[in-house]
Amino acid sequence: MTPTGPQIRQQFIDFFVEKCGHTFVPSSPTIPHDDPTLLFANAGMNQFKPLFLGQAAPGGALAKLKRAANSQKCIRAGGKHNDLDDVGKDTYHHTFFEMLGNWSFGDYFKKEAIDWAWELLTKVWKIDPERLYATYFEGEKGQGLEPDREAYELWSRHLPAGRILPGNMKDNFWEMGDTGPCGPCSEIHYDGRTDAQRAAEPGWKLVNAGHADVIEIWNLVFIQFNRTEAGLRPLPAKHVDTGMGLERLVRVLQKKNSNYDTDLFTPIFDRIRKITGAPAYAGHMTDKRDVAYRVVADHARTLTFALTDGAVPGNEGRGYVLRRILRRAYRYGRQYLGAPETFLCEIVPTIVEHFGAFFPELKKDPARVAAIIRDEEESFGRTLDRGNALFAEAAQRGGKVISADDAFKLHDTYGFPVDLTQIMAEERGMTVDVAGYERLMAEAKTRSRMGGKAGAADDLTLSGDEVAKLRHMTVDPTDDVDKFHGRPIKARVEAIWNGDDFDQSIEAAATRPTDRFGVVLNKTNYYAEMGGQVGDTGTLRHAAAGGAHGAKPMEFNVEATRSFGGYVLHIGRIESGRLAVGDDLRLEIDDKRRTTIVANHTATHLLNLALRDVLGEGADQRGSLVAPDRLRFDFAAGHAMDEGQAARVESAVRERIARNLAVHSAVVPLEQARKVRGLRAVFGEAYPDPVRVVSIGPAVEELLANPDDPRWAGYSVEFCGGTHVGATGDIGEFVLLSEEAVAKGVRRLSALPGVPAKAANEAGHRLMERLRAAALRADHELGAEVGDILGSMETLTIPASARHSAQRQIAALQERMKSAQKQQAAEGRARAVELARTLADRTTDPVIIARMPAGDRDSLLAALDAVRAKRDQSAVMLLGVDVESKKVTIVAGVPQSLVGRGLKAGEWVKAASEACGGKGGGRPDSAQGGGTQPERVDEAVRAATDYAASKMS
RNA sequence: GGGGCGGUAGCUCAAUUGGGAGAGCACUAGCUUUGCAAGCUAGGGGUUGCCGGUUCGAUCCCGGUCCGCUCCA
Repeated sequence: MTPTGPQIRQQFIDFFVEKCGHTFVPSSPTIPHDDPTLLFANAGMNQFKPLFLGQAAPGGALAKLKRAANSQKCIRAGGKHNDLDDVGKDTYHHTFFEMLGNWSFGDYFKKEAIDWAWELLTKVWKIDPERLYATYFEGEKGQGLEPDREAYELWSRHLPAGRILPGNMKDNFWEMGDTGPCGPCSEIHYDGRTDAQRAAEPGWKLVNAGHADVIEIWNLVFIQFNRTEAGLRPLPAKHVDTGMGLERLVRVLQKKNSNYDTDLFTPIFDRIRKITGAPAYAGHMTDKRDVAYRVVADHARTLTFALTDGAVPGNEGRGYVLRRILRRAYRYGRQYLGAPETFLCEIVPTIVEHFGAFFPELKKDPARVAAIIRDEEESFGRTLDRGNALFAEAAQRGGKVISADDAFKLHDTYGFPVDLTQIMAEERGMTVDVAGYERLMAEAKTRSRMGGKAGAADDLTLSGDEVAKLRHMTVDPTDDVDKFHGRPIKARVEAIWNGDDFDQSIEAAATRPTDRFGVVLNKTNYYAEMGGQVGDTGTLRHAAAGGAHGAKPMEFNVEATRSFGGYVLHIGRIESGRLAVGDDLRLEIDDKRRTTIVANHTATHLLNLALRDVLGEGADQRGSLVAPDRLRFDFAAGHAMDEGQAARVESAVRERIARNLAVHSAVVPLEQARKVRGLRAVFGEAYPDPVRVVSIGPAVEELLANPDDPRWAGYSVEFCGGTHVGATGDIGEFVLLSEEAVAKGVRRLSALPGVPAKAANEAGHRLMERLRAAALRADHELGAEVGDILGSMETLTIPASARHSAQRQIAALQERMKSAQKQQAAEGRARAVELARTLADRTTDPVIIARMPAGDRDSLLAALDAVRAKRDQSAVMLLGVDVESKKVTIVAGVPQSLVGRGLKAGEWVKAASEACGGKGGGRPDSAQGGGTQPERVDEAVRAATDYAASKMS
C-alpha cells in the first residue's frame, strides 16, 4: 500500500518523537515576524536559530529543548535563494515546500543522526538500500579542516565503500554566515532510475551531477565549529540540523518521477482543471499548459500559506515578492489554461482541505485569504488591460519590432515582464528589441542603486558572536527582575560595548558627542524594548558620592535600552567623567516617562479587550507600540470601524478605568495559562514557558484555580512581559485619536491616556465651540474662518470623535459657502448680461468696446456672448475693471467676417492689455487678456479703438 | 530607499504652442410607448488630489506633498 503524503509526513514525526525521544515543535510561520533579515522562512532551522547562536533567552521554552522534529513551511522566493523563475519548468522546483527535520541541541550527534536516518529510510519506509548513496566532507587543507572520518566510519556500517562519496567545501560544509556556528554535513542521495539505466551507468557518477532522477533527499548537518575572525574553534555544545524535502521524499516513496505527480499536488491540479476547464495535466516538461499547471499549483500553495501567516501582497519587501508570485500564476493561468478573471482565490479551499489537518492555522480564516487573492487578481486584471492598450499602440507604431523604449515602459510602468511582451509580439509576427531593453533595464538598476544609500544603522546591537564573547568573558546575563518596579537600584558594570569591541573604560573627554556606548550591568531596573513597549531612558551615576575616578562625577545618559541573548544593553553617551568595568553604579530611570509608558501599556490591554467586546473574536492583535507620548494598536479587521463602534470601544475602555480594577501579574506554566478562558495572545508569537500573565481585575491565582469560568471572558488576560499601573484608575483618561489602514486587513488605532488625553479632549471642545460660532456668521465671512479652522485641524491633537464631528460640520459649512458663491456668481453674471444687452441695443457699430463693472471672467464671457447674440456681425471687447484688486480683465470676440479683414481677437486683446500693464492672447475669434493697472484703462480702450480702426479702414 | 506612470462629474475616460472643462454610462424631471426593452427632450452634478510658484490668465509649466499603480534595491 503506497502511503499518502500526509501519512509520510506523520511517519517522519512519529519516528522521531516516539522512537527517538524528540519533541514535536509545530512549524513556525512562513513569515518570520521576529527576524527582519529573513524575507520568508526558508529552512527548518529558522525558528531554532537563537539556539545555534546561543541567543535563546535562558529559562524560555526554547532553551530547554534538547531534541526537536517537525515539518517546516518554507518559501524560497525573492531572497538570495530565489527559485521563482524556475518553478514550472522542471519536476522539483517550488516556491513553497515543506522541510522535514530533526534537531539535536547539544544532545546526540553524528552516530544517532546517521543511524536513525538509515533506519527510517530503509526499515520503516523500505527504500531499496542499493539505491542510496551517502556523502561526507573530504576536508580542506587550506583552512586546516580534516576530512570527516567519523561520518565515513559511521556510514561504512550501512553502505559499501563504493557508495560513500567524498564531497567538497561547497557541497559538504555548512555555514550560516561569514562567522558563527558551522560544520561538515553528510547528504543522502537516491537513485531513482530504472534497473536497466542503473546497470548501464553506475549511480555514483551521477551524485551531485544535476541528474533529474539521482537526487539528494536528506542533508545531515553536524555543527561542531564556531568561526570567528581568529579562525575555527570547536564548539563545546555540538548540534545536529537535518533537512529533508517532503515533496521529494513523497515522490520517492510513491515511486514517481516528479514531485508534481504526488498526491501533494494532484488534488490541486484537479481543482485547477475544474475551475479553468482546461484539458487534464499530462506531466510534460515543455508543454506550456503543463508548465502553467505546475506554476499555478505551486504559487497557489505559497500564497495560501503566506497570507494565512499574516503576509499581504504589497509593493515592497516580502509583500512585493508575493504580489509577483501571484501575478506570475495569474498570467500563466489566464494565458495557457483559459482561466476566468479570478481563479486563484478558488484554489484556496482545496489547499485548506488537504493541508489543514497538519497546519490548522489554514482553517482559521480561509475566506479572508481568498478575498485578498481575489482583490489582487481583479486589480492586476485592470493593470493588464491598461498594458494591453499600450502594447497595441506600441505594436501600431513599431511595424515589425517593438522598440526597446516601449518594451521597457511596458515592464517598468505596467508590470509586463519582457517575456510576456515577447509572447504577445510573436502572436502578431513581431519581435522585441531585447538587447535595448536589457540596456535600459541595467541603467534603471544602477540609478536605483545610486539613490539607495541607506542611513547608517546608528543603533547599537550585539550579534550572536558578541553575545558568545560576553559569555566567554564569564559575564552572566543581566538580572532584570527590578525592571517591574523601576525604582533606583545599585549595580556593577560588567562590560562596555562600543559597537565594534568591548572597552575596559571610557572617558567623556575622549569621546565625540556622537559616540554611543552600550553598558552591560550585572542587574538592572531598566525595561528593555520588548513586546511593543519602548525601552527606558535615564541616567547612570557612580554609587559612591564624588565619583571613583577624578573630581568630575560620571554621568551616563541612557537613551535606549535593548536586550540581546539575555544581556541588557544600556545604550547612550557618557556626558562627563570616566566609566570603567567593575564600577558600582546607581541606576535611575526617567520616572515621568516611565509613568506614561506604563499607563499606555495597561490602556493597550484594555483596548484589546474592548475591541473583542465590540468587534468580536476576529479582531486579533497584530502588533502594538507603547511609547511615552502615544500608543498604537494594530488589529485584524476587514474595514474601518463606524463611529458607533469607535465610541463603544472608547467607552468600554473608560468604563474599566473608572472601575479602578487592580492589575495582577504572575509567572506561570504556559500549558496551564493557555487554558484560561478569554485569554488573548498575539497571533504568530512564540511565548516562553513559564510565561508571564497580566490580568486586569481578578488575580492570576483566581484564574488558574478555575480556568473555565465564563466570567473571565469579561476581563483582560494577556501574556505580557511589560510594565503596568497598579490599578486602572491610574490611567486617568483615554481617548481614541485616529483609525487608519496599515495593510489590507489590518487597521491601526492611535490613542492617548492620562493628561495628554485630557488636553486632547479640551482641544476638541474648543474646536466645537469655534465651529458653533462660525456657523452663526454671515456667508461672506465663512470662507476665511473655515480655511483657518481647516488649517489648524492638521496639527491639532483631538479625539477621533471630535474630528469626525468637525469634519461633518465643516463639510456643511463648505456646502453653504459653495451655494452662496454660486448664487453670487449667478447674480453677477445676470447683472453683466443685463448690462450687455442694453449696450447691444444702444449701438450698431461694427466694433463695440465697453467698460464693465468689476466681475470675474465668467461674467464677462457671459456678457460677451449676450452682446454677440444681438450683434453677431460686430467685434466686441469688454473690459472689466477692478480697482480694489488692481486688475483689468479683458475679453474679446470677433466674427469671421472681420477676422478676414485682419482683426484678430488675439492681437486685439494684446494691444489693449499691453496698454494697461499686462499681456493677453488667444484664438483669432476669441481671446482673453488682462492688466494690472486699472488707472490706465482709458489708454487700453484707446489702444483697442485705434487698433480696430487701423484694421477696419 | 531610488526611478517610471497616473489622480478631471457618482463610474469609465477626453481635453496641445497656457486662452470659455467635455463625452458615454448613471441620476432627476418631462414626453413617447398597451406593457417591457428602449427612445426623445431638458436638467442637476466639478475646489481638475492638496499646498505653493511662474503668468494678464494654469487641468496643462515648475517645486513640494498625499494617494494609487509599477519597476528596481
